Amino acid sequence: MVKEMCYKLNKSSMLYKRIMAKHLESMNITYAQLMVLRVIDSEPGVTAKEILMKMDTDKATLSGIISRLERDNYIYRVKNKKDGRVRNIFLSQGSKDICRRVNVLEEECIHNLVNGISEEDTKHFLRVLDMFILNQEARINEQN
Amino acid sequence: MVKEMCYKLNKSSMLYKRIMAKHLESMNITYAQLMVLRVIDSEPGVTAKEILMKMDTDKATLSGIISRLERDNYIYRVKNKKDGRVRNIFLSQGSKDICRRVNVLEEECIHNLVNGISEEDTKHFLRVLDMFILNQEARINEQN
DNA sequence: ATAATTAATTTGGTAAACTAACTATTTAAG
DNA sequence: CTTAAATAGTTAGTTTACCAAATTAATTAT
Repeated sequence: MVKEMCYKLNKSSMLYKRIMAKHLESMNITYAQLMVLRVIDSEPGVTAKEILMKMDTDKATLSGIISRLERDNYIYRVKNKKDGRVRNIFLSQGSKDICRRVNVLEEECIHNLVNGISEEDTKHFLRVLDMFILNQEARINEQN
Repeated sequence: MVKEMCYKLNKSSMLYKRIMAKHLESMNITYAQLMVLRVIDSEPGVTAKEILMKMDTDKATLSGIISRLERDNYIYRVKNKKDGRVRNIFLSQGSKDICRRVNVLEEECIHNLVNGISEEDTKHFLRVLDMFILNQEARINEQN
């Protein structure tokens, strides 16, 4: 039964990415790019390192996402004067607006996804999921 | 709160793939490859089309996975005599054993992941997750 | 002042997810 | 029978995930 749970977690995650990808299509950004844009939006001037700590991914992946965002003019980077290794990242004109539009869009999309699921159920679900994630993280840490 | 749920579903899914990847490392196969091997193990001679229907992915992705499995001699394909477009897929010697070993491995791995989560909780969790997935699938179907 | 370390980030390589276009067969219709 | 439509599967191109190694800049030790 737990195996089934893992399988379905994967499935649901994949479906969510597909749904969001469809929505984001019109704005010409991907789900991963959106996640990064959101972090920059909430903290203008963040560094890649800081974004990395907030997102569960690896630095090579993030580096690629950031450079594509820069290539397509969604963000720009400024070399840090104090530490030449660091680059501070900012949203370009228009990107803030994209974030806001996507937020609205995601809210209403999500609204449909919890049809038939009570607030109580959601809370319980989140509690279990949190515990599961903690166990997963413990497992990963002991593996390294 | 629902947004948080989606975010955590993604996170958990990613962590699970990472954990399994670590385990599978020694057998030189990936998680996606394992999923396909399992289907072939349970139904020797299946076609790519049939595997596709059992797995939530697309044919291009599956085609790649299958050809890498064939390249590395985990499987072999036989052209179907009745229908020249179709190729029947079989496990090579040794692949059955890999499937069996991985099953044991996954069982014990999973065992650790449900620490502190009761059977009752798991059941409830699965009920909610099933409902969520149904809503997601409905959404995807109406999008197309 | 030069060498070794550490930190931030990029690059290269492989696998996978996805879209769109394409090949080869088979089936259906005129 | 022959052309059109459908089916099974592959190929090309883009993005992402991940690992390992390289690069660049700053810091510390000698």
